[in-house]
Amino acid sequence: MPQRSSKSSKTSKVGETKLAKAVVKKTSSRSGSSKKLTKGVAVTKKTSVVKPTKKRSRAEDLILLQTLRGMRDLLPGEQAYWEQVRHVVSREAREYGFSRLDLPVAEYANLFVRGIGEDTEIVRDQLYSFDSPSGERVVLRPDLTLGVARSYIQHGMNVLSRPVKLFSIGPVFRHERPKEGCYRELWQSNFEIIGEEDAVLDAQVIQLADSIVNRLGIRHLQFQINSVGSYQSQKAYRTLLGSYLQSKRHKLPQEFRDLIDTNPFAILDSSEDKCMQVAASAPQAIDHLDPESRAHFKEVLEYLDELGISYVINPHLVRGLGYYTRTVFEIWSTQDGGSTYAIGGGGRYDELIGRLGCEPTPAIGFALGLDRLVLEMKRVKARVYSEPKPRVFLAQIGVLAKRKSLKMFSDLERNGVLVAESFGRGNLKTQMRMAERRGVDVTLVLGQKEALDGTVIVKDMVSGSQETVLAEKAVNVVKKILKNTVGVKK
RNA sequence: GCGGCUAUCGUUCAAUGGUAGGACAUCAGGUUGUGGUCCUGAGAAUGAGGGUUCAAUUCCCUCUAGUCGCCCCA
Repeated sequence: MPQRSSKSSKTSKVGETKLAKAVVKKTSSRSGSSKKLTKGVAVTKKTSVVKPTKKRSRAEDLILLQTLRGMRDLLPGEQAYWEQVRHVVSREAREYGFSRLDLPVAEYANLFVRGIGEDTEIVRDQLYSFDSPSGERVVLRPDLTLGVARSYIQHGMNVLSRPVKLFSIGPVFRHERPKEGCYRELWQSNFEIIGEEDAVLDAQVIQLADSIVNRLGIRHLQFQINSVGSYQSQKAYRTLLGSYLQSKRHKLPQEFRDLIDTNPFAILDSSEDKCMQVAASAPQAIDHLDPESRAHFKEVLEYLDELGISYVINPHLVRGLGYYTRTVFEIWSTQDGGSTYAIGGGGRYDELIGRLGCEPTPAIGFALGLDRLVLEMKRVKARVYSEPKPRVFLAQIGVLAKRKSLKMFSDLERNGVLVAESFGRGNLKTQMRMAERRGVDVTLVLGQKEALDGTVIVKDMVSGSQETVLAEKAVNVVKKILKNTVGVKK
């Protein structure tokens, strides 16, 4: 351990991936002699801190300059898409009357275990959980809805006028097998309407989802919708389904037989041939709804028809999160050429807040997967918001000039003029080259002579002409040139 | 979690059982303080560990990562 930390501090100034390789190589080349020692250290560390799951290779011990599996950096080159998504999502949320709520990424484990349900795949296999130093069982949230519900209860939002509309953006964590569009840290934007059970809100929420994806330029989508009924009727249906599946047990593939007890809905949802055959004649949730849910669902569909939003009713649609009652829906990409996945989903959870220990409060919400929205935008080559580019370059020569450049830079910036620079370089030719490459309209040259005179050279890059002006007038001169070139350049 | 395919400079594309090469990008130059193109030069890679071999980047195994399918979802 001390070895490693001294190494990383020594090299931390160099940066980037070369470093990672250098460290790895260096260590491995000398590891022959210190093999036993290193191993010993690793073993004690393993047993005391980390769960002794799989044996880790020595190479694995050395991987520290790499993101965790399924997690990734959102690099500068990709940010235009993310800006766009965040911008559209936030604006739409505001227009639909949602207030922003930001939540911690970690919560008590029990919130999710009780809220989502112990039987669900998410809780059983996909939770990032750990004990805090003070011994609390903590999880990284796999979902935003439960945090919102918790916050709603904790801060007594039930006294607010109803419905309470809350909107959040942030990462959630699920331990799944990564692939395109499937990450272990994924970003969601989440919308919840709490305190109202009117079917019009179910429709409004779907309308909002539709509006967001449309504004992002994403097409080729399909809304799938279903109703799972009240908690009570779900239990009854589940029993019914369970006994049906038991009777067809021998027709199911081996790996699905265990699911009959744990998650029978997954069998209905499966696209495996034999499962589909069995599912085809299975009792359908929609035929076993309680009368109120049935009426509610009918109403939701009527609203959607009125809105002109097309949808398909998918009787096998059941969501992985156990808190849903009545309406559930998902938005699927139907774009060709790539994996198919849902880019959003949600539903009604009228009984969750009551089950968490508050007065019964109906609610509906949904989440959009931001990573997948970005992916879709790339697929359809959607237009993205691009940052305004600097149209002025500030070049500087000499120590005194460099000192004055910082001041000049901030004068321009404060007057709303975006400026590019390369203060680290002193060579004028190089700086002019950079100015050219950046495509600026004006270059300011501040050299030793100008610094002494309190002037600066203002060069019009389009015409090539330049003039020397007093430093304090530079901002105005620059602005004037920019104004004149604005119509010329495309 | 299960199965298939893949892994070479920052990116991309070559090559090889015996010195790994190009392009783009980066950096430095092309005489004193002025521009895209051009010229010169530099740095930079066989994912990790093990095996077969005189010799492995190349063949084999394991791991890791990526990708595709299943499962599930966002």
